[in-house]
Amino acid sequence: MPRRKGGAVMEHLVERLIQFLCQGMARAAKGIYRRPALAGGVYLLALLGVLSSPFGRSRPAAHTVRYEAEGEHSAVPPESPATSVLREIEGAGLRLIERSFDPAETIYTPGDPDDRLYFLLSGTIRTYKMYQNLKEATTALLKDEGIFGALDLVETGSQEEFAEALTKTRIVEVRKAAVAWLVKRKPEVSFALLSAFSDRRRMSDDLIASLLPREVSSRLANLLLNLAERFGEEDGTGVVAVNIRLSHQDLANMVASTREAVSKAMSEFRREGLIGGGRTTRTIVLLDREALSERTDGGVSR
Amino acid sequence: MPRRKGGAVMEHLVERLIQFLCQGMARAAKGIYRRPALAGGVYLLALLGVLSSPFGRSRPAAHTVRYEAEGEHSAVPPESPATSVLREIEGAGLRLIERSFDPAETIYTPGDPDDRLYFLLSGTIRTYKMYQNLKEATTALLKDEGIFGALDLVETGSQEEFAEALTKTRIVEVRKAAVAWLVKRKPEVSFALLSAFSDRRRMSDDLIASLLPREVSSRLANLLLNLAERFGEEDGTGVVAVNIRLSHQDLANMVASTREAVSKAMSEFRREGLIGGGRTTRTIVLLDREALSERTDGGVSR
DNA sequence: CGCTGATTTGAATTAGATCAACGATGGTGG
DNA sequence: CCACCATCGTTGATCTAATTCAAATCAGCG
Repeated sequence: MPRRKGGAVMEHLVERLIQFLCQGMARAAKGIYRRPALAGGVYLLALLGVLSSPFGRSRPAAHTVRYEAEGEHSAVPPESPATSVLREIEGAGLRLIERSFDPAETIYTPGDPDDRLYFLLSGTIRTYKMYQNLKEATTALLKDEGIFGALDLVETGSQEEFAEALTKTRIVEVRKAAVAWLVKRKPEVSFALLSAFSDRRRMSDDLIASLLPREVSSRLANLLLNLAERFGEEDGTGVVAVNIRLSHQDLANMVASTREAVSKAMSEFRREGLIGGGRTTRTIVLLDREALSERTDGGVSR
Repeated sequence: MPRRKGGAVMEHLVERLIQFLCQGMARAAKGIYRRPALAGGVYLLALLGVLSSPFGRSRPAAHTVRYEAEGEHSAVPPESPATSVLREIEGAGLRLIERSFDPAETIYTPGDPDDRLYFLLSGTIRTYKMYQNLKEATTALLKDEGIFGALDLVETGSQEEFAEALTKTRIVEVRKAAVAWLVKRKPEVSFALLSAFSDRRRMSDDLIASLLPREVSSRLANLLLNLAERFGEEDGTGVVAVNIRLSHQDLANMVASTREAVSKAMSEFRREGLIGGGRTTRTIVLLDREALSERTDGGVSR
């Protein structure tokens, strides 16, 4: 009821901004932000990012299945629903916009129009929300493929989260109206689309599940297992390496906690031999997934 | 590498804000932002202002809109996407199974086949998951209408949550295969279906947002506002009554906390005059939604 | 009217967020 | 190529708030 689009929102935002700016300046003047100078900023940002993580327990999900046990390279990588949708769209000759982003570039922010769907072609992106004023919570992490944006064919208003590129990224934007038109002409497309949406919903569910446990270590264990499942590469001996560069801050954002808490939990895991990779290593290495999943505290029964 | 978000995001945001800010303020912000030391603080503040507003709070969502401003009862209640889907399905003469449940009866549990979609006709149901020590977390609450079950047209395995009737309930089950067949024949159906799925995904997103704040009172305030919006009945003076019987335990399940904590927070709210309804009353009455939404800590509610 | 379950309240315990402080790292600009 | 500076990883002390544990009151129901 209060939050209308356009003018009203902006007005409200500006109001808040000014309010905060004043507070901020006052505090800065007092030297509160002085010492850690940027630390304060960083902290806030970090907090902001806390939200989402791709968590969730492993679930094969047919189409998302990793093609692990394959004799040869000959095997065709299974196509994700999002990819099928995109292929159909391209096949139909719809007008689509391809764009590239550099690391840390913002793809869209709350308030941007939600009149299109975004498809990830390559690179890694994350979507996140802000909460409690300045903490951020990552709501999704996608790599090389997948669909994002307001997942709906009707425009309900505007984006409600941020989308940011984590690496060099290529994406394709397609207008929802065009997709709707295509769906009308080719019903098959809707299957892929429904599946793509379902995939994302499943991820949301996993995220929810991962946010439930009270202990940070549980949530973190959950997250690590999920990451391993979605982005990991097994070496055959049960050891999985996650080849995404994630700082503790990033992990904290995904687990809705703080950098320090993550550090603590991580070193604990390392002490227990559950994970490897020295502090210097960028990639996270899971040594003992079995034990790790016990640390999830049962996580979510399914 | 990826982690330069701070700067980029902030910059972008600040830029956006500045567009709307009055000249003077804009200049001031820019000036400050130049100074490294303060930049962090200002950035953060800016973000806070920007972010906290766009989300959360009420979201119109076209089809979900409450028909408040209507001259007469004559107005036709807007049809929810789920209802449209069901109507289409009935119209097509698909075989569907209607079932009734008594309060507390279980509709399905994890492990049950997920080969069908469930439509709620009347009554109230909730879906929930279990986590840690057999605690349960309510993931959805539906009343009189809506779709539930594994929201996908392909069977991915089995149900992963519980669904239980809270009141006398009537539901309809439809096989996914049948729906898929229908979609192929009538593309229009897929629109309603996509919308129905989107609606549920939106709810999941809201749930995620509501789980982020650390404080129980924030989450609870969030929840209450959400319930008021979805199930409440306004009396014209700003007072909203939620006509669903929910024990503190139920509320606790929805905010991922404990009965006691909920009790504490509720009596606190009552003391502050934010909510009414003596302890005896079954229905929750929100007296001051304004104040309540301040207690959400900017959390993202809806 | 006496159960049983739900609601409150309070005390003790615990875990995470905060606040601080460094050393290490990495990227950038001079 | 080197130096600087912001960020990252880590650890410890302190503070706050929630979970736990325990107990008393209240409400609904047969």
